[in-house]
Formats: sequence, C-alpha cells, structure tokens
Amino acid sequence: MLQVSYIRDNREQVLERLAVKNFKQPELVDEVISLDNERLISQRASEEAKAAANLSAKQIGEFMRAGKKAEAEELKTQTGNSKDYIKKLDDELAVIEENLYQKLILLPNLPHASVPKGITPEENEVVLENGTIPELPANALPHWELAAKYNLIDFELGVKITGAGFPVYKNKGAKLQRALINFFIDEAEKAGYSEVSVPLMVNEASGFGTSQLPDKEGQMYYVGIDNLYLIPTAEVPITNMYRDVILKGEELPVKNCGHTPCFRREAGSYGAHVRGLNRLHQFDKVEIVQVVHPDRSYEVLEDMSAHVQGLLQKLGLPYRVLRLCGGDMGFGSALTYDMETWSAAQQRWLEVSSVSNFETFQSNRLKLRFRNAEGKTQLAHTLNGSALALPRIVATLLENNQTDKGIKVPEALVPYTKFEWIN
RNA sequence: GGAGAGGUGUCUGAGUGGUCGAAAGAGCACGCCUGGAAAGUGUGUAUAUGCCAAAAGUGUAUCGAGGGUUCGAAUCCCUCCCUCUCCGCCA
Repeated sequence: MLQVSYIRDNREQVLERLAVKNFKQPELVDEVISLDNERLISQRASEEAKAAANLSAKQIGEFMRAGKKAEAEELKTQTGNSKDYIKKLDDELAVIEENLYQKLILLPNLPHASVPKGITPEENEVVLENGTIPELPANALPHWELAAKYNLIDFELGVKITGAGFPVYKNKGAKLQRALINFFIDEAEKAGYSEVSVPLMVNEASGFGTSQLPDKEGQMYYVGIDNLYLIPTAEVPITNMYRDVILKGEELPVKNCGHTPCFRREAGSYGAHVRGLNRLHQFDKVEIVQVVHPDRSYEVLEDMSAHVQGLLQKLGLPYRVLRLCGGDMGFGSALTYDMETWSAAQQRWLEVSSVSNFETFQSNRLKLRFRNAEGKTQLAHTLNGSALALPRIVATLLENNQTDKGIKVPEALVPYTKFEWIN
C-alpha cells in the first residue's frame, strides 16, 4: 500500500510512474488526494470537538471533588449535548476513511526508474543470458515422458488422490526433490540467511500484510471452517513474522530462508503450457526474504539476484535474467527480476525464480518499521525471491541432462542425491 | 469438544469510574561514581496523527478487537477474537 502523504506530495511523479505500470485508473490518484483533504478537515473538526468535551469532563471531575454539585450538573447538560455532534463527525470521518482506504488499496506499487515501460511479457528486458543451451538429439523427450520412463513422477496417481496439478514423486524423483531442497537451504545459509520453518496456513491479517489479500484472494486455497488460507509462497508467513514490529537499526538486515510447499489454485490456466511440471497446484520452494534499510534495498536486490544465479550456475542450467516491464510486474513490486531456465526438450524458457523489491509497499501494510539514526521510526524495505522453485528446475534438469545412458545428475547435487545417474 | 482463568507499555506486573498514557520493578540508553567493570546512583525510555518553518510545546486516538452505558471508561455492560490451566480426544 502506498503512503497517502507520499501521493499527496508527489502527485506528478506518482502519475508518471503508474503510467509505466500501465495502470488503468490514474484518476484514483486525484481521488485519493481529494479524499485525504476531506479526511484532514473532518478529522480536525472531530478532534476539536473532542478536545472541548474532554476539557469539560475534566472540569466536571474537579467540581465534583470540590463538592460544587450545581456547577458540575450544569456543565453536564452542556457537554451532554455535544455528544451527538461528535458522533456525527466521527461517522462522517469513518465514511471518508473507508472510502479513502478502498481507493488506496487499488493503487499498485510505483515501479523503479529502471523498469521498462510495457504491457506484455514480450516487453520484458533481457538483462543477461548465461550458460550454453544444450543441443539435444532428435529423439529427446520432454520431462513428463522422462518422468514416466524412469518412474520418477506419477501424475495420474496424483489425480486419483487429489486432482490435476498434484503429482506424486517416486523413487529417485522423490529423492531428487529432497536433494534440491537441502542444497538450496544449505546455499542460502552459506549466504547468511537463517532458516525458518513456518506454518503452511495463514490468517487473514497475514494474507493482507503481504498483499495477497484482497488482491489475489481467488488464487489461494481457503479453509473456510477456520478462516485460514494455504500459503501460495513462504513469503507470506516469513514476511509476516515481522508484522507490527519495530526493529532496532542494528538488527537490519534481517535475512531468512525457508522451505515450504506452496499452494496455488491457478484458476483458469489450463492447456498445453501447463503440462507436466510446468504449472502445479502444489509445489515445493525455498524462499529467501530480507528486511533492509531503505538506502540499501537495491543493492540487496542485486545480491539476491546474484545468489539465485549462483544456484543455477552450480546446477549447470542455462538461464536468462529478465527485468520485468511495468505491465508484467506484480502488484506490490517496485522492481522484479525473473530468472528463467531453458527447457531444452520443450524449447522454451521456464520461470524458476522471481526476485522483487517491494520497498515500503508491504511494510506500510505490515507496519514493519525500524529505528533510524535519528531514533525515529521508519518503514523498512522488504524483498523476497525464490531460491528456487523446484518443479521447473526438476523439469529442466531432466530434459537438459538426458543422455542415452540416462539422466546425469549435476555434480553439485550428487552429495545430496547420493547417486550420479537416473537410469 | 466440556469446565475455568485471563488478555495492560520491551518484559514482569499494579490499577474496579475523574488527578491514568497508565504505579512499581526489570531491561535498555545516557550521565555520575570507578584505574576498568560490577554494585550504587541520577535522568530518560510507547505508537500513530493534527497544529507549529522546525524544536519545544500542545490537541486527538490507542490498556486484545468492535459496539454500548456515562459529562467522563484500562476500570461497568454486550459481541467477537486470542491465550493459558484442567478434563476428553489425538500425531
């Protein structure tokens, strides 16, 4: 959520930034500003009335103590009359505030200056490509066929137990998963992230704090009986650990990592591109999260990007880094890098990580602050990234490393899998 | 699920209608003391927001959340949420 004071003081810039994000309702900006002006006037009126009433109440107390009954009674009747007036003012104020709030939460975060203007994924900027794209023989198989051939993943079994998008991993397929999780967690810890293991269901306040709610309500599984949501990413519980927290300056940066399954309804996305592991309702992911000083957040974003790239390099996967264009960015992000690996059998890039700087967009909602050098509270910046999401990594590992002898496990992973070949 | 207790500041914890943004202690910060430390001692120590150029100051709100009673609510009433203890169930 943007800060009203910022919008008020930087109207032109806000409009210009929203245009980069191809935001469809720029009129909201002026509506927010004018509602905020109303709010200020209304609030002032209410507060003045309350100040007067409080003063009278105090005087009545003094009269009572001094035994001046008559004076007290007289003041009582006077003050009693102001109650309705105050109530009316407060009701008005509440309406204005609600209005303001409803508009405010429709405004996405402002994109960073480096974000390219654009609407579609084609307009994302390719920042770099790394690694060599493997040439596969003509008879190369896509990962879902490899998974069947080597008995690694059973998609039908998942359909039977739960439904489409909930695969069952078996044998070396299951072990490969576990190896990747441990590898990713170990690498994150080496990079200074401390591991947390968090709840997989969150309450409404948490969903709101990281802005999944109300914007993306339909994308989360909802457990109505207890009013809880299954997490779509570990970002939600991990970042919400710091909701309503004022950190000491020296506690920054906060660095956490964690592995969780992630649950996504992915309503409305079916077809050839979601085949196999390409898009699932449940998948595993290791997430990295940082809470940092605002002056450092872009430097940290680069660090996180480098960390993710390091993982891909160690796994020997060719990848590219995209700087998302305004229109393709998430609602709360100020700058997002997507990392994609080349899926050699499918002949397409697959997104395996997304690293974002939210600046104060989340922390404003979370009330996540720190005490700055002047001793004042200030909103911190939050960042997070996948490091990494498993299924597409598994997909590309299987496809890219297939040989006539089987699938070669990347060297960095062998200490974790304890086997070198899937055959 | 049944029965009971309770939710107060960083923490412990007092506070059953007015002088309470809130005692006391601990912690923390700064100062004094000390060769240095401990002890001792003094001062300070919530958040948001309005007024003010800013600071000082001061208004408003906040004692789980929301509503009500009252001139006045941390304190009384109602609803909801949460936590703890015991019993039951259970990995």
